[in-house]
Amino acid sequence: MTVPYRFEQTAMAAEVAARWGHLSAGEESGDAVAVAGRVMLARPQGRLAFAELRDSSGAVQLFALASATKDFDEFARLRLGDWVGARGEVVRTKRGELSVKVGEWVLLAEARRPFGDKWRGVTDVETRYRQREVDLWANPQSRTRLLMRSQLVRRMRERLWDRGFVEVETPILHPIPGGAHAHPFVTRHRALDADFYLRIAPELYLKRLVVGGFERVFEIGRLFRNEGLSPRHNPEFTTLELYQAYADYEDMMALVEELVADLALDLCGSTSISYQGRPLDLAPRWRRATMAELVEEATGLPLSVHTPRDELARAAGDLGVPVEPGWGSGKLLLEVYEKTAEPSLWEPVFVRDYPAEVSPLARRHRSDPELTERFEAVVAGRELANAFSELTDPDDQRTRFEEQAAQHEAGDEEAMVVDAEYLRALEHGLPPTGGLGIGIDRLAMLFADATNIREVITFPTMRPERLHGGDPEPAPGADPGSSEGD
RNA sequence: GCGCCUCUAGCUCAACGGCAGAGCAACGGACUCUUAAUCCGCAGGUUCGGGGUUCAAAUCCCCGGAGGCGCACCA
Repeated sequence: MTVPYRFEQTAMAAEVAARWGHLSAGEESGDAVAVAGRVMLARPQGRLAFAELRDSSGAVQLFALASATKDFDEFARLRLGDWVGARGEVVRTKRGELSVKVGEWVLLAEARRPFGDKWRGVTDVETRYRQREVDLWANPQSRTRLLMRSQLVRRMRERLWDRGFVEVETPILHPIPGGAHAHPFVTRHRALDADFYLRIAPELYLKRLVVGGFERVFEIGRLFRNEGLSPRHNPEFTTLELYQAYADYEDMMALVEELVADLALDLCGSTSISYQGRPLDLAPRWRRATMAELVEEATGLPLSVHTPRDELARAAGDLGVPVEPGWGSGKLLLEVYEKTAEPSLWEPVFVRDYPAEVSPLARRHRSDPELTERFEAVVAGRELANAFSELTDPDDQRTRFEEQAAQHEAGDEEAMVVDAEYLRALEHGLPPTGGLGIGIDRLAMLFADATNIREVITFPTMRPERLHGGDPEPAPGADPGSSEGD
């Protein structure tokens, strides 16, 4: 069966419903349309046949009569999943279903593989993730989530453009992995005979653009971290990073709460949303609290980066937080915070003033050099954003890099190394700058009420499928003698 | 990496030591207004793979595979 190279569609299913919805049962409009889509239900009935045709806008019924429909017998044999284009008059059937009364029609694609249970669909999670094309048809929620994510990114872009930010693209192949504390993927460039790392953060390149005179830049793109998979972690994930010259982390807090609240309005219709059955109010102004304050709230202990290291280590041990010998007070405080305070946070909080020890790219706090002007936005107990007043001083940056490099030498493979290229850029002058990163996947999970990151990633990372000889298993019912290819 | 759970027809699931089943899909047929159409008929299986226990294994045990959840990792 040959299929045409194109089909002239004149109306979407939703348009048919909107324009001819007024027809009463048994009424014929006299208007002809051409619709196209996938057969989701088929009800052949002797000299009559009905089919539900679904396109990206919705569904419309096809109504065929042996006396009026070309190739009626073939039409009555259409299978679930077949793609069809049909031309005919818009009518409402006697039983009240708005329909296209099919005159001519054409098969646009045959579904050789069965489409799953027509009522219960496909629920096997592996099939849903590995064969998303099947999931998207079988489960409307999957389609909705993907659309929601698309809208999220679109509205985010629009709101940033409105604020004067310029969207840029920076390299994904990095000669030195930097900008985050993470294991990179390594790859090899043959002609250059050099290793490259898939980026773990775009941060350093973006700040170089600020040095270059782009006072407000952002990038929405994929990051790659060579880590374990979990319901909240995918090896490749999407972030927004933005930099704003002349701004500090207080400005970034205002930006985050306004942006997230606006997006909630756009996507959920309200800043009061519900996540996993619990109400969550995203309206500004969000609570601001220092890490030390939250630790004291959670533990009752007045701990800070100035607590003597031994005392902090003992307190951590008492709280059941594992301690490693190389950790200073800053790392210890962070660990205690993450284990005791963070999980119990629900309403949005800006957790501010992170220890300098664990924030090598953030500027020291204006009132305490052991701290930085850094915050994380925690919503529903999860990190949603990370931001700081950027470290602009090349000398301090070199010092921080060297501290990181020492940790790297000491065995922390995720610690940074000295990035001379970046230091050279800073020496050309980076003005005071506020920087911000937001995990798009996490944000999408929040708005989609999803607990698994794979629900908001179209094709999540999976262990490679082993399909023999590179071919999938044969389609059930396919004639083994006539399969294409070899 | 560790722990728990899961894997049965194309899909969704039952059978839980005693003949592998149902609904839907498919296939053949009936039906001129269906709505998960209905009715009749037919077919569909390496019960994830391998090994073991047993008169008898989808079921119990061991090894392996795939997946889920949790933990660890993830500033």
